[in-house]
Amino acid sequence: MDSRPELGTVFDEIAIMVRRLSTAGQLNMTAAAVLARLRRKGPQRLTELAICEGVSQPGMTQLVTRLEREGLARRTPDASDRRVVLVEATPEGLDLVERRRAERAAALHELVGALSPADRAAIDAALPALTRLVEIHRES
Amino acid sequence: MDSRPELGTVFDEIAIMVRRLSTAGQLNMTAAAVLARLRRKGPQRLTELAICEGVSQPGMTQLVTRLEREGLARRTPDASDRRVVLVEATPEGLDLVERRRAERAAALHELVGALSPADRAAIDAALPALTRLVEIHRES
DNA sequence: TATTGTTATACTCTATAACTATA
DNA sequence: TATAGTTATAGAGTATAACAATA
Repeated sequence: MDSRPELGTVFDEIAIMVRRLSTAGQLNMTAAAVLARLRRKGPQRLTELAICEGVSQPGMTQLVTRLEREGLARRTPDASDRRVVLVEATPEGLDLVERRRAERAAALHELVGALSPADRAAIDAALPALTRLVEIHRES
Repeated sequence: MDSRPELGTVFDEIAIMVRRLSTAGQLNMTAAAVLARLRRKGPQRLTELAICEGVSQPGMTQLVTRLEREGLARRTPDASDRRVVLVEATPEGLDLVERRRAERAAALHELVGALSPADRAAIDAALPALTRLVEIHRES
């Protein structure tokens, strides 16, 4: 009998938890991921965003249109290839990403504060390893 | 300057990763969560499922109807109160939850295998603490 | 011709409001 | 009257197919 918590199950529950922790701006998960990516990496091609976020090209066209309508992102042309559309976050979009990050961090800080010092230390010690795990997945 | 990985950011990326790791049965996240809950806790009232998963009562009615149509869950009456509907997973539903769990576990096992032994140990050591963190959130 | 992006259209999911049945 | 659930209806989101513009 193996009664230890299983990594997949714990991750699954972390996913559910995270989904409920940042609610500012009422973005769905894909929209939030696109904005966060635009902040991390700067302007991106529409097609590249579609591939990286795992949605169709028309799906990304429509998502960017929504973000644009809400003032969170804008389209700019690419001077070297006029078929291309570059998408970038507006200051409002960047601000929203930051507000969501802060909101999540505050909620997590409170939850972590309810743990024992030993538990806090264990999570803290695992953070770099978890980061590398996520990176390995992103590259595959 | 704090260049350490931040807990919220790492959790956010874990959420994105998990969403792409279990795809069997083509369930959306809410449907998967409901089935997993039915397996964990046994038959539940429709209203209770709606509250716990954060969807409206009509939304849960429709989700359960879809699960029923796909043979993954069934409705049964409550003998003591005839207004109540109890929802339970069918054997097919339980089997699908298990297949998704196994699929996720296998994918994660492969990713974890690419980490250093020290990283693996750190994640392993943090598992009970992460479980308690998730529990604290669930109770709040 | 191939590639980048958009438009047209249809389907899934989920919400609110109004309803039925039971307590 | 209050509660459990369903039905009616509408809107958001996303997919595939067909299209337009540029390379």
